[in-house]
Amino acid sequence: MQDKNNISKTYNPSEFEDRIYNNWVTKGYFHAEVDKTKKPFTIVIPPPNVTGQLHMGHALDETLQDILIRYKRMQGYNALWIPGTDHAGIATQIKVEAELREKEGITRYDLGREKFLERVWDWKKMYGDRIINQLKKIGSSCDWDRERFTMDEGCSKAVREVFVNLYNKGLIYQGSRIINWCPHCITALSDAEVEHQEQAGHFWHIKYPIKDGSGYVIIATTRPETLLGDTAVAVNPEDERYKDLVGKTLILPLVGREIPVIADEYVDKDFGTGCVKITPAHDPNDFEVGKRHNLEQIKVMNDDATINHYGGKYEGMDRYDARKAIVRDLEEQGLLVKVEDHSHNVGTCYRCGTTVEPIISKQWFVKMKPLAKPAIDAVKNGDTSFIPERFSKIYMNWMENVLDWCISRQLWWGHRIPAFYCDECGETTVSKEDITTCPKCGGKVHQDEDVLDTWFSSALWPFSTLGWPDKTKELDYFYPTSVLVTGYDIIFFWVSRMVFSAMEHTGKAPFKHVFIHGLVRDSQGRKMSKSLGNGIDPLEIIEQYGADALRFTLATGNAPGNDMRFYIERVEASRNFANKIWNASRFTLMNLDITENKLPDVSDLQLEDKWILSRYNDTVKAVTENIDKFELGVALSNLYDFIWDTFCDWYIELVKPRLFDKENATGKTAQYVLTYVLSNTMKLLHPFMPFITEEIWQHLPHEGESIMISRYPEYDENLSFKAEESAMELIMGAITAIRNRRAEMNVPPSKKAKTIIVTDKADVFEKGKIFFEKLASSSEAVVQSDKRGIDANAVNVVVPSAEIFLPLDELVDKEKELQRLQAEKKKLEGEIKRVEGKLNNQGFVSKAPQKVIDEEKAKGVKYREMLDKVLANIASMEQL
RNA sequence: GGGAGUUUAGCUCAGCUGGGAGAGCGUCUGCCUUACAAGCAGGAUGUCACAGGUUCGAGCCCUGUAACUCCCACCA
Repeated sequence: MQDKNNISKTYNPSEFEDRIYNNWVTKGYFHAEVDKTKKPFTIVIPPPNVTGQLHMGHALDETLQDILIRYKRMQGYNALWIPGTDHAGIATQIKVEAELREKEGITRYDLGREKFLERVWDWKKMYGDRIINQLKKIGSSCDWDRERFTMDEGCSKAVREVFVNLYNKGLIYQGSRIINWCPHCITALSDAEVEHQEQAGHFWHIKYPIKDGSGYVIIATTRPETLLGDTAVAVNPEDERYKDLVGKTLILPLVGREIPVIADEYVDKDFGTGCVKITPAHDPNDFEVGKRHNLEQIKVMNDDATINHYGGKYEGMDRYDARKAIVRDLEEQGLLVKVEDHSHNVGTCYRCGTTVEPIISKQWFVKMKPLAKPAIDAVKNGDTSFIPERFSKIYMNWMENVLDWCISRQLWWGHRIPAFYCDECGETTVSKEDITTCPKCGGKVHQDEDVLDTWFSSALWPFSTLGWPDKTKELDYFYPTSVLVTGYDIIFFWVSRMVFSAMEHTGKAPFKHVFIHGLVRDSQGRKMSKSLGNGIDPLEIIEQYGADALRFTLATGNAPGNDMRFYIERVEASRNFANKIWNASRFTLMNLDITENKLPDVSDLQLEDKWILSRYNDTVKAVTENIDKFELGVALSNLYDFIWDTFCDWYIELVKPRLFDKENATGKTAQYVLTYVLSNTMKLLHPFMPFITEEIWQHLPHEGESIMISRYPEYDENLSFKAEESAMELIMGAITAIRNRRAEMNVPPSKKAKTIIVTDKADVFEKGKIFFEKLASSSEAVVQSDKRGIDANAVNVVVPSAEIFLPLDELVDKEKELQRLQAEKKKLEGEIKRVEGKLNNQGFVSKAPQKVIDEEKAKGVKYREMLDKVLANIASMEQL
């Protein structure tokens, strides 16, 4: 947009988006200046995607966050991003491992810890760079610092501090428990990392012989291979059928081990056969039963879910091969009673989809009950609120029923657990600093090989990034943070853990608001995923339609927390909106010979100027109120309507005569008003569509360097012109009615007609005469107070406060006209009946608010007045 | 089994504390009107899932029903 007379006719974002972004960066506008006189606004943002590919969900996160940040920055807040986390360490490691295995035929164990971590680190750097470059494309004003993606010194310090503190308080403990084990990732998973899927399986009914030869017990199982680890069979103590069985000994098929029959409340008499095989090392319930009855725990699988030496002849087989072999062998021995189809819930790893194996294992756990209490209170008493509110219920539900959190992972990439075991005396020492000798006996120690769940360190993000545990200026000033923006799919993983961690370690809720958005789905409502191949690349959309169009699409048309479907048609509509803005600006610039941006004297303002300023002012109010309520979509649609309908379709058309007529004394005023309204509207829109607004604002007369560091408009009482607004509405209503009549009669716009306006509000319509000529195809508009000199055959249009006559006699079909008038009459009578029905209702008049009653009365008057005119017209028509 | 959500125009969805049903896309009619055909003007299309209730008044609040979606949950 260098030369204002040579601006391209269509909006072409590729011409300016990169240039503008680079300018923002070089001028340093992203850096929030730490000015303690201003209020801080801190936003915590979700982790960047480990794959290095910006996906649509991430684009949505970025857009919403950037809208809030830009808005607050323009309002003078000291805005700070807290970007990214080191989450996804596991996913990164798994990707690297897969690559090593496939391309180089080696494993992490072949490489050794040091070399392997270097490989992961290279990978993270590469993807870190890529994702940052991609984020620039959507205009994200986050001051990205790649190092913050990583497990930097500060973060490590915070993690150790937290671990040791929790350990010393007894809130972290080590223990053997049944955990979810992913045989593909070869690591433990927390409960939240397991996804449950309904799977079709089988129910195998198997005979376990009684040792004394008195018969069999029939049990049913969905996992026959766990039979190898059985150490008992349980029945319900109340079950009459099996009363005599309790205490007897069974022979475990295929294995030959002698196992007891025990009685335990856990068994449901009415499910299956009423007898349950107990495998304490491979099932959480059985584990509990086993503890109660002091049963041996026999773990029959290796880490990769192959059968171990306890499995005898099945050793080395994969769990599913072993299942087949065992079933076959049971069948051969006549111990398989029957096989039923049975669908059941199976846990799968949320990263790789492998069916998880419940396995007994020694792991580190966080005791959750004491931590959950303050986290529940924080939301209950409103220190942290969810938007929309309903997500607090989901959060509460989880918090109140939370189980202990398994935090150790059998991986190498991550924060290593700061626990040291003495090789001499076996003492476990947890320490903030690395130690080499046992504090108890002075023997050599070795550190725990495992690392922490990445969510453990991510949970500290709001304060660890600000320097905690040190008492830094930043922590003091920016913490607690203002808003966390994230999708509802991450509430359990991250949000809840940040809250309880913050409560425990800082005593404060980490953020004031949690702004939850939905998922972006494809046009058929499916989750976008790589395996379905239905993912839409945001970068391709940006390239084709521009970042502003994508941002508009993502920010509009859906309510907070609801999923949205991504339609390319919606992006096109957004692009069309950008094009509309582009052309309105082009029009403005082409008609500008002023060089400053100021509001003209009120006395110079014409009716339409006051009207647009008043409407603009209302828009400022609506937009700011809605953003403050996190109703970004509503705010944006306020702007859309104002820009397209009000500013472009009406105001620009209304002022054209003044702009084109160089003799017109109010032409300059129109230029000032156009400039003022347009540039301020660009400011209102800037958080949503940063590029196009910057480009336009730079070309309009302005003060300051960049729209992004200009002040956001505020509601101004002096710009409220309610009387002019109503006057313009009368005129506009009349214009619309005339257009409507002409369209009905198929009168081409080229056929002009004299327009006679009969009204008792002559002052209003007198001001609007020129608008009728320009916008309603009048050859000449005449305002008069009675019907003198009007052909009875003229086309008439009845509107509030006026009756309009168009002498288009030759086009009038008397019959049709009468029909139309009758229809009009019927409609008005209907309205009057409705209004009178209300006003005659004693309940309504006595109980409804006065404002509503007055409005109804005013409508009644208006309709009756219009009906009178219609009736008079019918009468005169019939006389012809 | 527990919890949450959804049901409004042909499609995708808004509709914020109850006060005459909206947008975009699509569709139909007429326009190349000197900012924009990625446009302008005008039109059509809804038992607001169903049944009750509260209220002067219900798309909105309450109760129940149905269908769909999602989350959580150790029934072998």
